[in-house]
Amino acid sequence: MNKVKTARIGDPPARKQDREEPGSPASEKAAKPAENTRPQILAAAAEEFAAKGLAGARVDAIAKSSGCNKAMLYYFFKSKEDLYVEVLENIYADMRRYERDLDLAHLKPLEAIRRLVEFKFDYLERHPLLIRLLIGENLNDASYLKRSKRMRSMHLPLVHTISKLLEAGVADGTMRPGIDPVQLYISISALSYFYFSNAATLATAFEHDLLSPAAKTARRDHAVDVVLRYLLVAP
Amino acid sequence: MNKVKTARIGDPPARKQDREEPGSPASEKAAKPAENTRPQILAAAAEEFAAKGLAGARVDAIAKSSGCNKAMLYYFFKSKEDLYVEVLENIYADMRRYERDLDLAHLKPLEAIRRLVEFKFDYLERHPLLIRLLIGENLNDASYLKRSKRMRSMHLPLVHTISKLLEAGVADGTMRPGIDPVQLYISISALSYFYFSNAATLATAFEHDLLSPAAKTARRDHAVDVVLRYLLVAP
Amino acid sequence: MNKVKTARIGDPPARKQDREEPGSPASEKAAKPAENTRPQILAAAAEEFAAKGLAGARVDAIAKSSGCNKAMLYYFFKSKEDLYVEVLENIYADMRRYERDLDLAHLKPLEAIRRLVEFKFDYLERHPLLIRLLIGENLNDASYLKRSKRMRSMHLPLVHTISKLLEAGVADGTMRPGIDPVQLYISISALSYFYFSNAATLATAFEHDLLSPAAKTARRDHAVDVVLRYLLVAP
Amino acid sequence: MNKVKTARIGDPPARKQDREEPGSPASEKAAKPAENTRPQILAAAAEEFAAKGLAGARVDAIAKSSGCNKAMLYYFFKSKEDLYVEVLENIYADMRRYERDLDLAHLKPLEAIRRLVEFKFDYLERHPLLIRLLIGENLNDASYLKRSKRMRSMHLPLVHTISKLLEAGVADGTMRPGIDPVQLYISISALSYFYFSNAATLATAFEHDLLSPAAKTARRDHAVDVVLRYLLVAP
DNA sequence: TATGAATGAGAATTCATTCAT
DNA sequence: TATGAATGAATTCTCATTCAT
Repeated sequence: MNKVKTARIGDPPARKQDREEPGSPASEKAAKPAENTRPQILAAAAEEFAAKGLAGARVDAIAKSSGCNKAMLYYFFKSKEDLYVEVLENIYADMRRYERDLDLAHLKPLEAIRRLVEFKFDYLERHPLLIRLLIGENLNDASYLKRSKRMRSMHLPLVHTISKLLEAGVADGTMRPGIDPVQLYISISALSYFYFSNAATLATAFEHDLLSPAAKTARRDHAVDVVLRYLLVAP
Repeated sequence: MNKVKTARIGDPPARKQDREEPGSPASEKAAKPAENTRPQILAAAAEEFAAKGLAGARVDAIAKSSGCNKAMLYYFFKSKEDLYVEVLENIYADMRRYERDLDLAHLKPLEAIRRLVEFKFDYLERHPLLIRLLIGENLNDASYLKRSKRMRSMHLPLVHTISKLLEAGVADGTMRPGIDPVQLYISISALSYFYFSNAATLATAFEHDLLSPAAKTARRDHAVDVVLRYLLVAP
Repeated sequence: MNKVKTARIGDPPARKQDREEPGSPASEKAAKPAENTRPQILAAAAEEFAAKGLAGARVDAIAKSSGCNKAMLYYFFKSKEDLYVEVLENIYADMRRYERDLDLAHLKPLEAIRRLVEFKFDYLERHPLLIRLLIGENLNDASYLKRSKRMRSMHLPLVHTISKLLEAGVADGTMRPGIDPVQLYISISALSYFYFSNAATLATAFEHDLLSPAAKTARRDHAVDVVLRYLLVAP
Repeated sequence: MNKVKTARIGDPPARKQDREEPGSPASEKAAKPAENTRPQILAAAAEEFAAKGLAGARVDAIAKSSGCNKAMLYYFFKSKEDLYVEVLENIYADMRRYERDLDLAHLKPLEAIRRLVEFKFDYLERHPLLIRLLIGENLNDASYLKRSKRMRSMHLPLVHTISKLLEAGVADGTMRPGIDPVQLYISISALSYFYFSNAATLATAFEHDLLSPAAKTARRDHAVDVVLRYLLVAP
C-alpha cells in the first residue's frame, strides 16, 4: 500500500491588505478603499467567528481588526448574525465548489478514493477557519446553516461520485460490494476532521504535538490506510 | 463479521429533582437543603454550557433552571468560568473512570477491540452533554481543560490497553503488525464522535435523520467494521 | 502684624451646562455634541467621588448627573477607577499649576510667606472638591495617586521657592535661620487643610459654625499669624 | 527652646486572640468563647473600617478576620452601620477619656502646652486606626458621629483646660494675651493630625519616608516649636 | 461611504442581610 | 450562640445596534 505524494490543494484565505499605501493609485481621496472594506470586514469576521464562535465573537473586535469602524459593519451587513451567515456561506461554498470540481473520474477507483481521502485531509489542514466555523456551527445546532438557502445539498454531488467509484471498484474487482457511500463519506470526513477539530483536547491527553508536520503526515497516511483497507475485498 | 448486541453502558447524568415534593419522606423541615443545591447547580450548568458553550451560556439561566438564586452560584463557585471548569472536569472524569474500568482483558483481542468500538459509540450516544462540552471546549482551544490539574493523562491508560491488545492480536495471528495504537485510538474516537458532534451540519447535507435508532445502529456497525477490517491481516 | 486683604484666587470648577439650550448660538444641529460629554462626565465624577469617595461613589449616579448614558462613561474611560484617577489628576494638576504660577519673587520674604499662607487657605476654601478627593485618597493610602505618572514631584517647586524665601528672610534680617522648608510647607498646608478637611468632625465638638464667613476669616488670620510668628527672629 | 523627652502614652489596640487553644480552660464545649466573640468582631471591624472606610469595608471581610461568621455579626450588631458606629464611638471615647485625664494642672503653663502638643502627636502616632476612622468619618460629613449620643462635647473639656493655661501663661508673663483657645486647639491638632492623615499623599511629593522614626521625631519637635513660638510674648 | 458618539438592554458579580437548624 | 446556606437588590461593566454628521 504505497503512498503517493499528492499535490496539496486549497486556496489560502484572502488576507486583509494594509491600509494607507501612500503612493497607491487609489488617489483622489479614498476613491477605491470602499471596494475593499466589505471583503476586509468579511475576512476579519471569519477570523473572529472562527476563533470565538458566534456567541463569543465581538463586533468591536471585528471592526477593529478589519481596520474600519463598527458603523461600517452595519452599513454592509444587517446584523452580527447576518455577517456570521455570510462568512459561513462563503467558506462553506468554497468547500462545495472545491469538492464539486474534484476530478476523480479519470483515475482508477481505488486510486480515486485514495486521492479523495488525501484531498479531504489536505483541505481541512489548509482551512482551519472552516474547521472552527463548523465546530461553532455544530454548537449552534447548525441553525444558521439550515436557515441559509445558498447551501442546500452540499455533500450530495460528492456522495454521488463516491457511489460511482464504489460501483466501478466492484466492477474491476478491487473493492468489495455492499459499501454504503454515505457511511464511507462520513468516515472519510471523520478520520481527518476529528484530528483537527479535536486537536486541542487530544493534545491534553497525548503529550506530543499533533500538529507538527511529521504528525500530520503520519495521520494522513493512516487515514488513507484505514479507508482503503475498508474497501478492499475481504482477506 | 457478525454483530454482537452488546449491553449499552453509561450512566445517565443525574438530574435535578424538582424541589418541594410535599409528601416526600424527607419529613418535616426539608432535611438538609444544602446538600442538593451544589449538585443541582452543576447539573443545570452542564445543560446550559452544553447547549450554548461557555460564551453563550447565561448565568441567569443556570440559576433559574437549577431552581436557586444566582448568588448561590457564586457562593459555591467563584465565577462562571470556574463553574464551567468544574462541569467539564466532572463529565470528563466520568468518561475517564468509565474507560479505565472497561474490562477487556478476558476477551480475545479482536473481540476486545470490537467491544471497545461499541463501548465508545454507546458512551458518546448516551452522553450528548459530553459531546457538546467537548465541541465547545475545542472552540476554546481546550484552554480550560489545559488549566485543570485534575485531568492529566486521561486517555493514556486506554492507549496502553490498546497496545496490549494489538500485541496479543499479532501473537494469536488475528491482527497485522505495525499498527500505531494512538492513531487507532484517535480513529476509533473519530468514527463515533464525528457522527454525533457533526450531526447537525451533516443533517443539512443528508436528508435522512442521522439520529434515528436505525441510523445509529447502522453507524455503529459501520464503525466496528471499519476498525476491524483495518486490523485484520492483509488480504 | 496687620492683615492684608489679598485678592482670593482660584478658578471655580467648571460646571456642566444644562443640555438643550434651545436658543443657543450653537445654531442648528447642536454643533459637536461630543465635545462636551467627556468634560461633563469628569465634572459629575468629581462631584460624586468628592462626595462619597471611590468606594462609595456610584457609576450610575455619575452617569445620571452628567446627563449621559452609563455606557458613555465606559466609552471614554476604561473603568470606574480610571475615571477616578483622571478626576484626581485633573484637580491635582490644577493645584500644581496654581502653585507653580504663584509669583512671590517680587515680594519681601515675610510678605511673600504671608501671601503663600493666604493663597493656600483661599485655594482650599475655594476647592472643596480637592479637599474631599484628598481625604478619600488618603483613605486609599494614595494608591491611585501613586499609580499615576502625571503627578510626580508636585510640591517640590513650591518647596524650592520656600527655601529661597527663607534664605532671603535670613539675609534681610526678618527671619531666623535654621527653618526646615519642608516642615514649614507641611505646617502651612496643615493649618488650612485640617480646618476644612475636618470641619465635619470639629463641628460636632464646637457648636459654632466653622464655615461661616467670619469663622473662616478668623481662621485665615490665625494661620498667617502662627506661621509668621514661627519665622520671626526669636524674642 | 530645649526638647523634653516625654514618655509616650497611648494604649495599644487590643488584638484578637488566636482561637482554638486545645488545652485551654474554655472546656465543656465552648462555654467561654462567647465572651470573646463580640470584642473580636469589634477589633476586626475597627481594622476593616479604618482600612477601607464605611463604604469600602466588607462585612464578609470583618467576619472572616474576626474568626467568626457573618450571622454572628448580625447577632451582636444590628447592621453594618451600627457596627461602624460602635467602633467609632469606642475609639473616640478612648481619645476623649485620654484627653480628659491629661493632668497638666501641676505644670507651668508653657510646659503644659508643650506636653499637650507632644501628647497629641504621640497619641495620633500610636493610634493609626483613630486617624483613619476620622478620615473616613470626615468623608461621611461626620454623619455617624453627629448621630451618636455618646459623643457630645468631646473636645470642650480640653479647650477649657487650654483657656486656663493661656490665662495662667499671661499671668506669669510667659505668654501673650489675646490667643483664641479654640484656634489654638485646632492648630495643635492640625500640626500633628495632617502629618499622619496625609502621609500617603505627602509621600508622593516628598521622596523621603515621612514615617521613619527620625522623621517623626523631627515633626514632633517642629510642631512643639511652632506652637510655643506662637504663644511667646512678641519679639 | 465613513466616523465618533450615543444608547438601552443585558450580563456577570457583589453585598448586606436573613433563615433554618 | 453558632453556622452554612440562602436571598434580592444593587453594582460594575459589556455589547449589539443606531445616530448625527
